[in-house]
Amino acid sequence: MISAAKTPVPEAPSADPAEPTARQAAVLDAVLALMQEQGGQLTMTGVARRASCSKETLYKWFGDRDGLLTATVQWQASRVRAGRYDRQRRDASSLRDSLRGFAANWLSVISSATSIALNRLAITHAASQQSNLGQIVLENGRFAIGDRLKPVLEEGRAAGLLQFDDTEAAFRTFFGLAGRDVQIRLLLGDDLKLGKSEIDRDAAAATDQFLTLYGRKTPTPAAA
Amino acid sequence: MISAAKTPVPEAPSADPAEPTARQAAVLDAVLALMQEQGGQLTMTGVARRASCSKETLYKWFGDRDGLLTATVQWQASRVRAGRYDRQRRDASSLRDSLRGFAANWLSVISSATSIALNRLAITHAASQQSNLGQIVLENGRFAIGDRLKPVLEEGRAAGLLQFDDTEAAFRTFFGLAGRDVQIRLLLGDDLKLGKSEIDRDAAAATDQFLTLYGRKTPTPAAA
DNA sequence: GGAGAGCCGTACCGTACGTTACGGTTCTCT
DNA sequence: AGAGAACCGTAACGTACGGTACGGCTCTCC
Repeated sequence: MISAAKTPVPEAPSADPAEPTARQAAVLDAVLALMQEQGGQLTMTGVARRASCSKETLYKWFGDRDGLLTATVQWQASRVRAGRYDRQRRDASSLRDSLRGFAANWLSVISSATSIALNRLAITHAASQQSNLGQIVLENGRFAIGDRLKPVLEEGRAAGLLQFDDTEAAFRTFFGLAGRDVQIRLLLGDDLKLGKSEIDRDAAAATDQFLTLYGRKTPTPAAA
Repeated sequence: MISAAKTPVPEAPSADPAEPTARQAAVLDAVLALMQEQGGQLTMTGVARRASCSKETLYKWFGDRDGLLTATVQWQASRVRAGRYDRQRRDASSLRDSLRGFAANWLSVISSATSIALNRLAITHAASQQSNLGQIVLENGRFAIGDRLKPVLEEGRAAGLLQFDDTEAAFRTFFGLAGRDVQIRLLLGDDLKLGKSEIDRDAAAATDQFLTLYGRKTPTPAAA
């Protein structure tokens, strides 16, 4: 969506729409900030004022309001994609640490003001069945974490630490144990306080529960 | 919100705002229908046309747009509150049945078009920090089911079938195991098919997992 | 240093929609 | 039957906001 390009100008140091220029990134950050502060009433005029740019520029860069919103969601997504768990030792305690890390990270994300604002926006748009913001958010939230966690689960299984048939089902169980009612409550405006200590505690609890359900009692075939 | 009552007329066969007249209920049903069909673009004119009433009447009865929406949410809530699990025998299989029933019921609710539309609406409003639709939906969804399920859990504990310290925590685990990623995916527009057979299967699986985590190995103290 | 492009600030336009007003019709009560 | 209230259908009003146009400033490049 970035760069509608009426004029054939070499204005794009970044060909990829997913990589806005520094100035464009500043605009998108302004959008994110406004979304968190003002909630739903996000107007083009407000964005222009906050970002100290003209509406004309907004429309030239992002096409229309929906383009701006889409770019903002992708911009935030590109940021979150950063953390990546590399292959670790295949033992019980490192698996447990990985799972705890995933759960804690997920809880941090969904309880952040940015995520709440973004999800609310995407849900509002999904209701109007305009644009595909919902899919984008899903892709970079729920499905992205699935894609990152599933290999960990399968490694755990390969190492004899976990036991399951359906990786997807196992992941969804973990997702449920970690998230529980947190996201829906926050989206609906419940002021659930979730500090770092609570997150760590809950992540550990969810991990323990998951391991109880899917952990193999005999990690190594020592029984034979 | 129902009945703004400029004129001192005995127009209310129902004094309680939670109990609209038949005609008012028809209007609220029209709102629900429109919400599901048209998504977010719910206009007062559209409601009036659909309900075959005048906008003037809408404003007289519900005050303003927000009042109409609030009344609609409460109207739907009053409907869902119907099902109620009465005390059952305190044995393992009836407990299991109760839990399965709760999980299946909850999955049915959150995957219904009505619930999705209502939650989207409430989330949109929560974003605008106007009104308290979010709280109302939470009260009649997440918290209502909690209030109904917790006694069951505590009975199960009293009967020696379950083991936990914190009822709230146990409930939240059950909630997470049952719901997993279903609600957020549906709210974001993912077209997750959830038929009766899947619901029953998933409810049973969630119940089994919950019992694995919280069930007591020795239901009756037969070991002594 | 002059031409041109990019951009800021602001005024402007059109539309959608919440809200109000009003004439005409039906129902109720006496 | 007649008065009055409730209500329907529709027109009208005001505003908020998405989108566009334009004047002026600055920076770059020749």
